[in-house]
Amino acid sequence: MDYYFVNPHATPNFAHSTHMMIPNPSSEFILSDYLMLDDICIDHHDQESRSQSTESLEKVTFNDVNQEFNDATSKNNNIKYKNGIKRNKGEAGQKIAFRTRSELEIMDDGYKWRKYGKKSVKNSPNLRNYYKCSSVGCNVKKRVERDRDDSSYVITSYEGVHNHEIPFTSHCSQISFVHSDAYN
DNA sequence: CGCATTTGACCTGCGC
DNA sequence: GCGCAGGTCAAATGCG
Repeated sequence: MDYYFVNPHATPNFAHSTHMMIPNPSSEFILSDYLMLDDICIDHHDQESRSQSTESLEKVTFNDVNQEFNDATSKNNNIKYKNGIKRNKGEAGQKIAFRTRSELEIMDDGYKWRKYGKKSVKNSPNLRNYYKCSSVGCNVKKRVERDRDDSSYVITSYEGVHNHEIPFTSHCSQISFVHSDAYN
């Protein structure tokens, strides 16, 4: 089993931003890499920064988190039409979902998002928020909702890959993803 | 005034 | 065919 770690030493703002970081297409990490994993561990080794923040990263049981996402989105991975407009949900392609412990639902991942919907979800007391990347021509979407079982966790799901650079690179550019085979 | 958010309506797929 | 659930749209609203 491969595990991916986020390097907590890359930035002092790690606890706030890094776990929301989604690799760019230019990155050596491709989102589909995540999807091929049975399990993902995004580990947080920086106890100091953890103590300075209300947020922390927890091991992500990818099957659990992503199953719901896939269930909800698989039916959308085909071409839809509305008012004569082609709506190809599948072209975004790559998807990733993970869970973080956070008091904040909106966390800075370096990209600029525009909220376009909010829905209550069956079997969950929490609302699901829908965001689109506000960059022109970028069709990446993000869903954010609190864990139905533990509202202290936030489940974030991304669909698609950004076709542009991160607008705010002050700290995100310093983030590094470290691939470890130590847990194989 | 411009932009982001809110929110009800609408659309689509699925199960019965 | 109908109802339900999830996702999206777009007009209304709020805010800086």
